[in-house]
Amino acid sequence: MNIGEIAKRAGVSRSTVSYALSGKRPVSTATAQRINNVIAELGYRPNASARALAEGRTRTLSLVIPPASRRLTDVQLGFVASVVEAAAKHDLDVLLSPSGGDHDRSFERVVTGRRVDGVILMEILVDDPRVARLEQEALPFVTIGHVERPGASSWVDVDYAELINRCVHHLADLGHRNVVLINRSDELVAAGYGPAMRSTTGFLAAAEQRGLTAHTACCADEPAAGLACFEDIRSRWPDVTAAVTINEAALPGLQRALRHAGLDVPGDFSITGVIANRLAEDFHPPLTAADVPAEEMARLAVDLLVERIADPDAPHRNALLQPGITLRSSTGARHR
Amino acid sequence: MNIGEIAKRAGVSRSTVSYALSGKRPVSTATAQRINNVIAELGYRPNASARALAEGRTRTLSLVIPPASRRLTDVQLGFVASVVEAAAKHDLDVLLSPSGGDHDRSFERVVTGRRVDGVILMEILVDDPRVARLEQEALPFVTIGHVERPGASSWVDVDYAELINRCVHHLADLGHRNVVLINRSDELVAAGYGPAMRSTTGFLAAAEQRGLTAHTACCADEPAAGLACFEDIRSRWPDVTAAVTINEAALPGLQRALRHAGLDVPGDFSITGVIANRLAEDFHPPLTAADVPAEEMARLAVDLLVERIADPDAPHRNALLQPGITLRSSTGARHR
DNA sequence: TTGTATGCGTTATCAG
DNA sequence: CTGATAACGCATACAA
Repeated sequence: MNIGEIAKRAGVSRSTVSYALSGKRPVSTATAQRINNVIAELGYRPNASARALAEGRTRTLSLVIPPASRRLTDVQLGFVASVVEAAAKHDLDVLLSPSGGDHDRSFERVVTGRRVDGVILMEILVDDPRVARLEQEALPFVTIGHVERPGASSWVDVDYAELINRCVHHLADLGHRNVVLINRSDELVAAGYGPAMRSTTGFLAAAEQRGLTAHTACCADEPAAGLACFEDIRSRWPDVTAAVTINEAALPGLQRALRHAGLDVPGDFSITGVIANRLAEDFHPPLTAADVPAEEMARLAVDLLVERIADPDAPHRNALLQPGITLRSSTGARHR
Repeated sequence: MNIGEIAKRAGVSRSTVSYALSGKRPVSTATAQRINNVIAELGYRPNASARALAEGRTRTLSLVIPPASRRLTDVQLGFVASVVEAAAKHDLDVLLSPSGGDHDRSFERVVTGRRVDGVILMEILVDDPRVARLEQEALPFVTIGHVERPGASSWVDVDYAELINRCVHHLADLGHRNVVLINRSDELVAAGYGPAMRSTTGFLAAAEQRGLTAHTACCADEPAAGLACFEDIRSRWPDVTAAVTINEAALPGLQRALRHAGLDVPGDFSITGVIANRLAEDFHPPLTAADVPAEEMARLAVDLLVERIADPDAPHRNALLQPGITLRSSTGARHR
């Protein structure tokens, strides 16, 4: 079932069918009618590969995700779902490419094989080799998160430095004098993962500004690590009365550790940070936090990418989002 | 940068390059060497669209997911990550197609446009129209979850009826006489969502077998609904002492409701069901539950699909998994 | 308003 | 062992 078959049955040439479909050339209403009837009857759809080959574009995007082995966090999964939805609005399909582990085969396949028109990169490092790879290949791309080099790419990100900074100020206003940052894992920090680096920057800057005693701790992306991390914090720095975090995956463990320690939140201990909306609300008590606007970021990323595909030489654009901090119930005045 | 360019630089014909790449025809080591050098130097990769057109296959699978608007549950997300990983092992890419809402455009694009070699369908209804669509299109597919009609497709599923049945027996053994099933949403039940239907079947059968008083409640996939649902249960059936559930998304709300009611688990109230491993362990206390083996199911699904693509006329195969119930701390003897 | 002819980059058939 | 060359199905420049 191809375009020739349709043409034959409608008694026209193949090009006429093609033009009737694309609308790039006027077609008399009579023949258009005939063609459409045949198409409807046979349920014809142009072959995507043939169209891609002829047209030079695939109408497909690639979303590069962290390797599946590493559990995706809620925020990351939010991106995946939202990117797919945003792409669908442009009638674009989304190819999922795990990358970051040893096997970047999928990534290479997609990039070198001209399998997609553009790429959305998430969970990037401050100096990510894949960015260089995409530039070299001249494939349009947008990053969720940004590399340090200004103007290096189009991107959308959350202003972690600023948001964490605000969180610290919020705690200082409540009278806290001794705070800790619960960051992502050692490995990510060592690899130069943007949010981890920038959170630290914002945290330390605000603490210094307000004259607070500040500690930082790394914590793997899982509940058990959260529990261990908090117990470690309590034993090393017993005077800490508040924590700021960007580590969602550790939250359940943190919850458990607080319960074990018999600490009331926010009575005895305050918690805040940058956390996906849903997780913040599921915490007990609900977390005062800056909510990562995953849907908005995904929409912006797709829009930027579509723009970039249309005009690859246009200057890069970007968006640094600063969602407000939603006051819930996990922060309160220090009373120790 | 195409195969002709490589051929020219290596001083051979295009077909020789093609065969050197595919190995489908012997090539002298000398020319093979020359070709490989040129390829390595220029970083050449065959154009995926052209190859798909010529070869008649895309080396791509489609994973059909519920519409992004509806939040994906943890189990569903586990499938997505695991399917991508399993597909990568076969050097297959995966295209994500949201479907189920009004806009099945993505699904139709993929199916009719011969965009993929096969489809994995998840979250299917007991009589799912998409199954018929795929059969009509003669596109190989595998479902996660199964339609009622036997032999209708290759599939992999968890034996909800049996597992929920065992959960009830477990509760009965502990002395519980009055139990409730917290199911998925009204809409899903009404639409004929398999796990929801089969859980009910297994639940009622076991309850009857053991002479228990049994109630069932539907609950939307979100924490708030879980809270409301549990409060409703307590007011309507105050004698209930144990719940069985397959609704993961409602768990945080359930947790909160128990706390509000001042109920100790498992002292005052027991909970069990079929729940993703991670969620069961994050509950407080950890849930006695049958863990949905998402990775295994995904791997099986991909393997079945690859088989099916290779031999579309082979009889359907399927796998009905019965993971064991892991005893944790959320079930205990009735003592009221 | 429509038809003809060519190209997109590979694979695979048929000759050598 | 290797080279031409015809598909694959569509889009589009060129003619009419």
